[in-house]
Amino acid sequence: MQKEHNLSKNQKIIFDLIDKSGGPMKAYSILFNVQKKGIKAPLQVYRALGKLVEIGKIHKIESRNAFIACQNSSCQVSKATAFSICESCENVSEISNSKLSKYLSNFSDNSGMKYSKYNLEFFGLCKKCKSK
Amino acid sequence: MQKEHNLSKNQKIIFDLIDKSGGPMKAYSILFNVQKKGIKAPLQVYRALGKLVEIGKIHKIESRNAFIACQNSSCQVSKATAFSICESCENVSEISNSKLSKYLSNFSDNSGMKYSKYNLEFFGLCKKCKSK
DNA sequence: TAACGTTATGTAATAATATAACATTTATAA
DNA sequence: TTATAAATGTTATATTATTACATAACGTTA
Repeated sequence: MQKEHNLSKNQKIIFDLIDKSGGPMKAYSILFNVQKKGIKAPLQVYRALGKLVEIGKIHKIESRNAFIACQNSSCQVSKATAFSICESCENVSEISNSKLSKYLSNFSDNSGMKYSKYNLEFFGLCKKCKSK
Repeated sequence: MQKEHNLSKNQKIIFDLIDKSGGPMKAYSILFNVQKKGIKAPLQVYRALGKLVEIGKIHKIESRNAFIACQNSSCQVSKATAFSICESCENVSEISNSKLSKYLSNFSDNSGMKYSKYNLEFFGLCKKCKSK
């Protein structure tokens, strides 16, 4: 269960935008979209993004430098994320598969390393793009 | 088994540098290091990096914007990569665990998506940093 | 409520990462 | 040898992200 966080003004504006978009958004596209709301500088966007990522309301899609609203209410606050990315239309969705997350959360090898977090990105073609 | 590729001059210079470094290197750090060899512009570096990634000689660590030599001779040419990253010392190593790669390569869900590639990054503390 | 510490905001400048566009050269193979 | 693809060189520019510093709002607790 996610802890309730009281988002600040900028955090709320930016979260709502990303959430409503339904897909990944890039920082400067966000900036462009919130300028009418008084958010004028990149840093204002990046600060809000940083906080939203920290509390698990959004995730960063590392391979795309983009941010997407968390679609998984039971997600362990960004400690365990998996995404599927269509390399043709760039559609992204969060994978919530308990077997997968259990498998990866429990993964360990003989490196002596203690894993506390992972991010997995799958690439391929989505249903639509496959049939083109 | 990896196909043999004849690296071009720039590709060889840049691969050798990354390989010898033993860890991840960032593009502009690479640029700085190869300037004495006549590679003067970012694009020359990025082009070589692009090709080296394409043929699987190096991998990009997406969360770090860095590039590391492939440490896994049997790796499926960058189609299936997994790394462990120490969040304290930033040491990165490639995970080659056949159970893991088999599990992920065969992963599928009911999204209708055909996955042809994945990248997994684990984060945590390495042995050394844990004991500090 | 006053004082304090923490979190968030505003603003300007700049750093770090990556690509576009175009001209030329080298390697490969038909 | 010719033509085709791959690689190179160069300049400029686009995109992504942070540093530094000043101020304001919020939450706690004395």
